[in-house]
Amino acid sequence: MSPAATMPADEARRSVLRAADELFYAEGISGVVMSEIRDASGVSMRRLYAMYPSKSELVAAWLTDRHDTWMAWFTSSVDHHVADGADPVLATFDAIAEWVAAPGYRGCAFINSLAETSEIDDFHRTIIAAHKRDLGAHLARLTARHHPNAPSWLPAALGLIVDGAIVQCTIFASTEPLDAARSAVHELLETIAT
Amino acid sequence: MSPAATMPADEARRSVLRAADELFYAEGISGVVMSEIRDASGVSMRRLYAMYPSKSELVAAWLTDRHDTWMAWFTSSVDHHVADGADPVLATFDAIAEWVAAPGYRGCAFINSLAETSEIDDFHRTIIAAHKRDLGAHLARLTARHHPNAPSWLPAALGLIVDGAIVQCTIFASTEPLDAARSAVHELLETIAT
DNA sequence: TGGACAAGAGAATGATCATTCTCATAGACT
DNA sequence: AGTCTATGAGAATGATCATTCTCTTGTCCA
Repeated sequence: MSPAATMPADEARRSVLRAADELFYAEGISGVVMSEIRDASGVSMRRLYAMYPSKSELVAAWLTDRHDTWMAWFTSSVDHHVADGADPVLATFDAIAEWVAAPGYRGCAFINSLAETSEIDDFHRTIIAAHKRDLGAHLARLTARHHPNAPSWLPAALGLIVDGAIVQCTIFASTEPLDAARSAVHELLETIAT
Repeated sequence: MSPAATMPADEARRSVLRAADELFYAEGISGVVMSEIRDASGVSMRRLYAMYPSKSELVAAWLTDRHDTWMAWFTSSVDHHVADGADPVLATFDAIAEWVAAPGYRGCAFINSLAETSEIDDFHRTIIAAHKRDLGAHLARLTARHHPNAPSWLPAALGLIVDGAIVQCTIFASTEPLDAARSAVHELLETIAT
């Protein structure tokens, strides 16, 4: 019993994914070497490679896992702000603001990974596009439900304003761009209501 | 006379910068090895390192050069569209549309480089932020001149909408996001005029 | 208890790279 | 022509890294 000498399979997998997320997000894919994943997760090289036969596949698993985790966090954060009385579409920016202000913020993992051309292939690019598509679909749902008169381009505009704000907050190491984003979207929403 | 055995200094520098731009933009910083720069530029290792004492300094020189080149292209492209009768602010999107549609488009070199955490340092980050600041200043000038009643957040919003569109066009390998961006900005501009 | 298999530790292998060094040549100036 | 300096070519050096391999050891079941 007690501390098993060897970690159970599901715990090992979780530990690797957690280490991958911390490291890949903070340092970029090419900034992380496999032995760091081993050290941070406590899972030996041997087991690591038994689980994910290559760094590339670990990266794919990480992106997939991060998509799930991030979307879950995002939707729940938006819900909280809505419960506090925010407009559901504007609440998007409240959620993003929390994220940007959190320590260790370094932009969108998917946008960042896409830039590491030499580390990714088309499979990764598919996961990345799917992430943005899902986020866009969520925004479209919010828009359709709460602003049914919105023009058809609004969800797409919203998605790109969110990405633009995420990117600019990273570049300027500031949450200010979010204020401009929120103002613009607020204005857009007002216009529709009219 | 005739083909000088050794390339003149200014030509060598231009050749290196041109090679750096093609390669770094297409493959990312970490995807390019110094010997590729040598082969593409025709400048020997020895001279290359005499000019730029490290890859990091070459990257800095590349970013600086690209800023100049890109801004010059961008402002002139906007001017052309304005001459054709476009609203100067909306012309921004016509210019970006040309860029996105051009072969080899791979997003914003500055946003991409920022994601390569392990390849850049604070000096590079400064150049990157300065690029976006300059672009933002240009947009602010356009806005002030042609839409003097615009709210103070408009230039910042414009900047982030441009970045968002650039990023999404990259992710989705499509120019469609630009249409949504243009529609949103058009709407914003209309509202102001009212 | 004995044997077999799964997993740990961590070294070995083979690439890949930034950077430097050596040897040999081309001019430039005397 | 002789010498000095700047290059060119391209190999050598030293790191770094993904991936694999070896030698053990812990565990489980009969």
